[in-house]
Amino acid sequence: MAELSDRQRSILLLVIRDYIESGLPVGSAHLVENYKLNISTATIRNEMVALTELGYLRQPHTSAGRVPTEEGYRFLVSQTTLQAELPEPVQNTILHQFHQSRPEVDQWMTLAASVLASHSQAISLVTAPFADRNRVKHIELISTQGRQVLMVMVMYGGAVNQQFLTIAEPVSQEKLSEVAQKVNIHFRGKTSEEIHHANFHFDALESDILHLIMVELNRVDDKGGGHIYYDGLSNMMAVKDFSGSDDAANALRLLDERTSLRELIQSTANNTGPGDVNVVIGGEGGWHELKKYSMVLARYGVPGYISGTLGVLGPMRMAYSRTIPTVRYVANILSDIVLDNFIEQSN
Amino acid sequence: MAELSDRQRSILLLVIRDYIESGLPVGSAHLVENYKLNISTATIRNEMVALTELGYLRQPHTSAGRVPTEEGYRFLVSQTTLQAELPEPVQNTILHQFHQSRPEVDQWMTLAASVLASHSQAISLVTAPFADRNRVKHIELISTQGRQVLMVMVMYGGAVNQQFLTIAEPVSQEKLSEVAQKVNIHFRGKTSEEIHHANFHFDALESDILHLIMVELNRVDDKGGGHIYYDGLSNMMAVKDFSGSDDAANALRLLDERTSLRELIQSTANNTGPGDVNVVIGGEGGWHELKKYSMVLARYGVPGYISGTLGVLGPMRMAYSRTIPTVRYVANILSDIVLDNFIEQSN
DNA sequence: AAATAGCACTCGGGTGGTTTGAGTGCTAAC
DNA sequence: GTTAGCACTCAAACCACCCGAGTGCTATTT
Repeated sequence: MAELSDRQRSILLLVIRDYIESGLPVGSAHLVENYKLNISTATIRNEMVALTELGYLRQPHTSAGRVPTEEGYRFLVSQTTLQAELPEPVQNTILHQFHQSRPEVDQWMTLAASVLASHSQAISLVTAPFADRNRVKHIELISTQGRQVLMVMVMYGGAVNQQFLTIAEPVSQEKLSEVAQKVNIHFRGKTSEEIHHANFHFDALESDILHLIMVELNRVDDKGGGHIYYDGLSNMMAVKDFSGSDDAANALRLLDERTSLRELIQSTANNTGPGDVNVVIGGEGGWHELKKYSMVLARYGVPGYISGTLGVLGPMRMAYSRTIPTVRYVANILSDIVLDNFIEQSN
Repeated sequence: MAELSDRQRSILLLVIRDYIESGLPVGSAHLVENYKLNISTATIRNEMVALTELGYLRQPHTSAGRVPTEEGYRFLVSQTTLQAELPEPVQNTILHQFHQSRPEVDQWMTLAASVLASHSQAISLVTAPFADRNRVKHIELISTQGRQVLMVMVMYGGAVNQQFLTIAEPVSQEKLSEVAQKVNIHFRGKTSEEIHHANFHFDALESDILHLIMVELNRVDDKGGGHIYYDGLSNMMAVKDFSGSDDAANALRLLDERTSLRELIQSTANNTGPGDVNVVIGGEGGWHELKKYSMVLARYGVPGYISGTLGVLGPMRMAYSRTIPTVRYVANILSDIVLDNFIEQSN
């Protein structure tokens, strides 16, 4: 790919920024008068021809202004916005909101989604933190009523799973505590794998419960990620060229099918280093439904222990310069939260 | 309101049903040929004039067919669909899906939302079951790490709350169990009110924890309802006259603001007897955003103990005859589930 | 009296042609 | 290399027209 002259570079950036703001194709005249350039429209036109040939710009039709291509957006992102920081006042506002929220996963996720949505004017997505490798720390069995037993599993890494088990015969709380005690001694710090290979002697009731625990454990292992929180759906409709027709419908359809959404988030987030923000422009990699969308994704938490993904799904013509720093900043906040709340302190 | 002749009644119903299917204004000629009526178009026109004057029908413009008014839809619902049953095969399919799902609140809610959405072609809403009066059944304190303590509160009615508490000093699991033991003895079966008025002697650590428990209890009391699950967002876009412009945006905005959505659901559900289905047509009662929408709502669970709300939000021109039975049926299933899983058996 | 045939009338929506103007690419002059 | 000038393009807006579905009314039939 050929190099860009300084002038080409700045014209390109101007065009893209202007288009992101206005949503209208940008013409040469519009540029000079709006940004007080001291070069003529003709010169700009010449450069635009070059930029078009290089694949950064595109004309919707012959007698219209220029519009960025996917390549153009990528250039913008790579050049300017990836490392930008959120302005301090904004940081403080956001931080303040988190400090005020109740210390609860559900609250944090909801708030994160809401902050992302409002700052990016797009759809935000936040997955609940998820333990990457599951080791049982503590199991508690609580009799609720009849044959229903509540099992609470605390994992290393701080995740908590609660699950009702239905057992064959009603059992007293004392007996349950006894079983829990025994199970805890044997399984503390083990993964489901290791538990599976172990062979202890249990009586009928115990192995009954044990079986249920195993099923539950396995389930935890493959439910690759918690709830997905989202917010800002209505932002989608505010975008001119989206409000109608199938593009908005595509996005909503994606949200309806949690599984493929999860897959999408997961696969892109996996390519993202910790602290990095990954920008996927125009559904790269076969996500046909997202042709006209971009995603800004980041991971938070402690990779290998407990982590989650968050990000924003919006029109390709998105305010990257605001969105990217916001995503990064919120990711950092959530990372801190995970660190403070779920990770074993070094005693 | 004047009475309708038999013929007027059946013409009205035909018009409304036809409009619901086609979305197009219904003309007199269209009716006769489509439904093989042996009366002439002129007669129908005469009756239509009457129905229009009575407020059941409306003309989008002079030379167009008729379209139902809100009043018309209400008539349809009141006349035919309220007591209808879902066809058996459909019932079985749905039931089967529930039987196959994992016995987990999250799964049930998700499935219910999905079933409702797909059968009604609209947006479905399901709130997690919620205990109407909260009495502590069992409290468990589990040390996770450092100053973080996991509290698990099992309520009468089966709801479970887990919450991390941060305490002043690290404490051993034994000590925690001791405290939990003591707390359990005193508070079993009590509401937060009753606990508040009690006065026992506690040491520093205990009252520290106690305070946190109280805060948590109060929070549970006023968080009027659990998570709201929804599904079928993309259905909204499939409706012709909605896909564009502000109507769809309004609905999405409502979904973004969980609080007002919750309020809306709550207030309408409160007017609904158990086993009943409440149909709100055209945002009655000041819900301006819902002018063009209808909601079909029902409650499930055991009123006074543990219950939730579920329903469908869709265009006023909605397939009520399919939606209403579906909502009722799913509500019944969820009621059974609540009964089976959360309600104290009569031993 | 109720139902119907007949008919004039209305008006939204589709069709096709014209105009407008923003924006271009090119060429020639600076 | 830059710019002024200019012919050219083409989507969108505008307009006039027509078409036909559907109406309400009236006169006629049952």
